[in-house]
Amino acid sequence: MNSLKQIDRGALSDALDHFGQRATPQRETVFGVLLNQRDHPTADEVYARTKSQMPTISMATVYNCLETLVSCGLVKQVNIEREPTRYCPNLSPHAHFHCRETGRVYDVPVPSGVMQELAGVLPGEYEADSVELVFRGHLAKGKTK
Amino acid sequence: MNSLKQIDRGALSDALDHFGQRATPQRETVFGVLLNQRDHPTADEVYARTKSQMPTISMATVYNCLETLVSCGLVKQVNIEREPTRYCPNLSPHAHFHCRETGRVYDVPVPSGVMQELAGVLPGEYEADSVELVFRGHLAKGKTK
DNA sequence: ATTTGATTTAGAATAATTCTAAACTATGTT
DNA sequence: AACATAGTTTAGAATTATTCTAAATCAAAT
Repeated sequence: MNSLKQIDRGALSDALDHFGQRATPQRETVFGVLLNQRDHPTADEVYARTKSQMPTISMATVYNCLETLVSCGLVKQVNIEREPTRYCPNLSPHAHFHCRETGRVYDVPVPSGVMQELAGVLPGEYEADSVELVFRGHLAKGKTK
Repeated sequence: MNSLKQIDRGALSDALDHFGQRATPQRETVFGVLLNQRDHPTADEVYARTKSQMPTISMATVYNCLETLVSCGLVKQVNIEREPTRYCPNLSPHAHFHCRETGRVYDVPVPSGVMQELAGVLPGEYEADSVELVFRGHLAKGKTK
């Protein structure tokens, strides 16, 4: 039971190729870690999880791999306030919800109509290529999910 | 021509009072700096500008003052990616536009209807008390404004 | 096999921010 | 007015996420 399914490994390899980058074991493992547990881990957390599969990997390599994956468009960085950067392999358009109580970050799907309406609030001279939407608050009841 | 107008100083004093904080010369000057040039300065920039009016102020005090103003709700922090935190005294609901070319940040007014619609995309169990909306891109033409 | 260039690695360096503890200031009480 | 108390400012040290550096390792192409 390898964590990185064939289809993902192929997609990874293709995407890396397309940017002239090699598909190394470290990159595959880091990418697998992100796909396996989609809780927006920090680099530290990715390091710990990757290390359990590949004990010799270094923190610098984790940063390098994450940076490579981001530059190839396979992973997005999520920055919330001054907290350490988190990493998210969800490429569909979505917002984030940050729970003040637990610190956890959740993906929130956003209908494309809403995204378009958002683009509409920008005055003509502003040409945006990305929109970032973050909610902050708490989860009702004991719904820690 | 003092940079902090009477009405602002009153508002500052009242807001600080309300949170059990004193209106000190340092806090007034820092707040005045923010009101005077609304270009989302970093703490470093606030420090430089404040120093020109009050040469003895320290960086630590600038951070302290900014933190106090934020905690009283007079100023908002604006975090864009991993860049240094910027400070914004615009309290009306607005988004930010970050120009990749110049690094500048602009306020973009957002109609309250749009804000409400945004709240609507959240599933029931999420209770948000703040929404953050950041566009990234560039300004058309030579419109540096 | 050998060269070349990319990747990984450990550890040092960086930079924004926070912390610490001492000095200073303001306020309220007698 | 003098004093005690609490809040504020200050310089510099500490922290921490991240980037940089340079050497070692690896992979691909000749």
